[in-house]
Amino acid sequence: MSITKTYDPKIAEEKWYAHWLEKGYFNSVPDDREPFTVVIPPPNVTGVLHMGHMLNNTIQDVLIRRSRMQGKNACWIPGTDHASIATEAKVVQKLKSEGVSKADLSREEFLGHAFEWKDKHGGIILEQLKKLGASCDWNRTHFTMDQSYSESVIDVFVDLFNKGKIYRGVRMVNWDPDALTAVSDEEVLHKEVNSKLFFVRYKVVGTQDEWLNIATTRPETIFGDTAICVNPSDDRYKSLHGKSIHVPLTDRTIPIVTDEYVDVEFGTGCLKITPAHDINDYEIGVKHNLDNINVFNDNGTLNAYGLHYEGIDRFEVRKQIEKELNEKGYLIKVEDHQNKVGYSERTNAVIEPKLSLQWFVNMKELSEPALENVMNGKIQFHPSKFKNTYRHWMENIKDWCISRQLWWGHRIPAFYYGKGTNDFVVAKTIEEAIEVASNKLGKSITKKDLRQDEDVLDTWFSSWLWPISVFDGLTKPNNEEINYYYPTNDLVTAPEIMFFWVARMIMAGYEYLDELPFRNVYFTGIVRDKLGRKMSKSLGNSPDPIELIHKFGADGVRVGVLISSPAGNDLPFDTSQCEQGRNFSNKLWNAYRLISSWEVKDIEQPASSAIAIDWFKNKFQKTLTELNELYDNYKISEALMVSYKLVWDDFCSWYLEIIKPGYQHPIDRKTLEQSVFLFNDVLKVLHPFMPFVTEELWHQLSDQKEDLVVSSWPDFSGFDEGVLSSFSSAAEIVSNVRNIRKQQSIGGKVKLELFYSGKYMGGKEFTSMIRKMGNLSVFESTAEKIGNSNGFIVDGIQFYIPFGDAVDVKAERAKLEQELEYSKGFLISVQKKLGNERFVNSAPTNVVENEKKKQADALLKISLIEEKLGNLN
RNA sequence: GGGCGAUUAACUCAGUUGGUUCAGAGUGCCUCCCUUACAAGGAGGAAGUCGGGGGUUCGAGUCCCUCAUUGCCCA
Repeated sequence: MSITKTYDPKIAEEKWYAHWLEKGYFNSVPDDREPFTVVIPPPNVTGVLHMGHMLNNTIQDVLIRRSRMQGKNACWIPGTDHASIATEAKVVQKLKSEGVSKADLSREEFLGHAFEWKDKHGGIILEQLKKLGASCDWNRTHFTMDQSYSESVIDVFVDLFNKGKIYRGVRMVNWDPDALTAVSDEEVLHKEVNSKLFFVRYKVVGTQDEWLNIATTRPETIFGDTAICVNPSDDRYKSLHGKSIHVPLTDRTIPIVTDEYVDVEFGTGCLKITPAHDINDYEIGVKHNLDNINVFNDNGTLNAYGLHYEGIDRFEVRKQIEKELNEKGYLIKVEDHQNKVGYSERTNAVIEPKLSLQWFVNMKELSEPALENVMNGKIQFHPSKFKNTYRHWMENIKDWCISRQLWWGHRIPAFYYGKGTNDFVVAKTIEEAIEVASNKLGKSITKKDLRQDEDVLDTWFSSWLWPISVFDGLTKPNNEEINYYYPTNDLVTAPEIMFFWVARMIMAGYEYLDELPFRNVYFTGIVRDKLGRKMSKSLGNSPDPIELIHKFGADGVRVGVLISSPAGNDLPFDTSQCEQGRNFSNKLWNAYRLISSWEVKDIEQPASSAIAIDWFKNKFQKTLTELNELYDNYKISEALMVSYKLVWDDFCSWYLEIIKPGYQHPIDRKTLEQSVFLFNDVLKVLHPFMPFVTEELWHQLSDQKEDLVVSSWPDFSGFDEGVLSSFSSAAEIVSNVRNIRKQQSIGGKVKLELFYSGKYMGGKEFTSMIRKMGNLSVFESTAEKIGNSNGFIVDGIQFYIPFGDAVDVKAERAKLEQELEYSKGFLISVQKKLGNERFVNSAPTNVVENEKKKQADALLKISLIEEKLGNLN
């Protein structure tokens, strides 16, 4: 045999991917077919493929390929995200390694380096996706900083500003004192740490010796205290309402205010309020109109407000101030305390909350249609449990801080002409800004009078437009493409970006196109290692997907990541799953190898082959309905498993074994032709999961004018449940025979005789199949009592394999007695149920009928076993 | 602290409205077999009081309460 014994993915993968591209199968243009659109969650432009991408993109490809085969105009838009923070960090790091500091560069110089970096590393990930088999329309590759995309981002900013939905305000940001920049919430890691809770006493103004005890984890911020807050209902402090208090170590006095926010149980029930250094304090400060005193320099040392601690680092101050407070009689006690502290993901510095002027989007109105249309099911979440989380977030939505103190990204189109907080205009270009500002000021100004905002926009402020802007839906409203492809169909993404991205795309969709951006959202899980840890680069526990593809083939890896990954559940990944996938590819390959090895002759078709074909046709149709249903419900892993069993168990273990001619015997033409036909259908349903091996076999198996990738998904034509159940009875008979062989240690080559009493309804086709699969010399009915034999019961018919003296009568008797006992126990339980009047009266009739049938079956079985026992010598 | 989930075989998971597709699948494990597609294989097998405890019901893996363990999101 010239065909290799195992499937070699390498050649097929390269060949077919190139072929598909050359034929342009993945390219889509609007036509009169129904569109099926998916936009890729754009990976970071400088990213490399990790296991999360593998899972995510395999699912998208499965959905896209199936839709394409269903005759839809499938369009999968690829692209990348500029990922401002991540990319800028990488560029800064790279420059640093070359001895260049970002601070020494101008904005233009830095951006030059950034684009250079992007051109070099950008899009590697897209090339890697091709290895996976992703059938994206590569002509439509987008980047969030492309010219027209950027325009739409700026347009949206200007538009929302003009609608009053974007405003500028003070807010607490996460300040990284090492990197000297604000970082986003996503870049702050909260860790549980052991710290200390300091109990400090503050003297009440106007009293000789009245003190208030306050618990704090940050005594160094005492210099920024601008109030003491107690719960208004706290009886301990009611007498102090409206009074003032001295701040220790300073000559300042501050008011005592009341707020429900204070937890009576925590610490002493008195909270010192430092509005400049804690987000909650800040909010209380706003409410009670308190001053903000910032006591820190940007590098985390204290400033002049820190008095004699000026210039000393915050943590050092904490140590020293503990000593001073103690010496001066302010410190009452110190307790150990566990709390959560935010650390910078990049520098590991403790994050300092800092007040600054930022840009915000008012989310209230935007969120309303977005919430409504998920809750009412117009946009479906899979699995639906995520609706709850979504609702909770949307109902408590906060304004969105969209400015970032970075250079890489879309620069905020705000232009300042003065120092006042309102001395600015928002405009798409500087030219427009000049005009708007001139009008506003009532005098003509020039370019050099304007200074553009230094900050860029949050990355999500561009990616929330992704499903719209990849079709230029904003820059060219109502163009043919946006009208055709939008709303898109399915979005496949991770639950952790449900708020950052999914929710905001929905908002943008309703705000700008008055329409949902996608109909279904499939949430994948997190890929974890065997120990349950999230796979990450820093842990080094993530296998390189490209190496996996080399080792197991793209199809094998695709199967490996899908096989145990229900929607919304984490995927505990192990390379052994890819091995299973590779073995599956190989199984398919060998099925083909077997069929192709047969010599064809115009001989009569065996009855067993005829029934096998009839059965498999029905079996396939039944499986097809299951598959379609599973797809409709986005149960992709289960669909794969169903396909896997169809191939392995039904097609290979049963079908091919039944039709397989004897060694060096030819096969009849009819059976071979039918087999090729059936195999092709199998390849079709398997193609979305395993595109390469199926395309290869599709062409190897028979001459095909059309490629599998663009062939049509099998039609549903119905199936006959009767044929399926007759077959499973026959298969059960065969299994029983095999089992007896096993128990008796009789090899498969030894022919056995099988008799049965009563009437076997299978007909000659099944008889022929059973004879072949059981390797029987005799399979017939007998009226004679068979004495020493091994037996079994299928469908109420007693089967015997006579062995005469060879039978271990004792063992057979024991086996039968055990069965008898079980059946009797079963009968009793059924009869008990039927004897219960309340059951018979309240249960639906079909349930009662069923119990009656169970009773009859059990009685029959018992009589058969008893008869058999009587016949044993 | 607030919210949302999860707990079914050694592992990973199915289990629609309570009752035959109810105790399932794949992997792993055990036994036998290198049989003429595939040992990356074949045939067979064992394995779970459905997290604990209560309750509703003729009937609970499924509904309710409670406890335990655990995950995620937000603060």
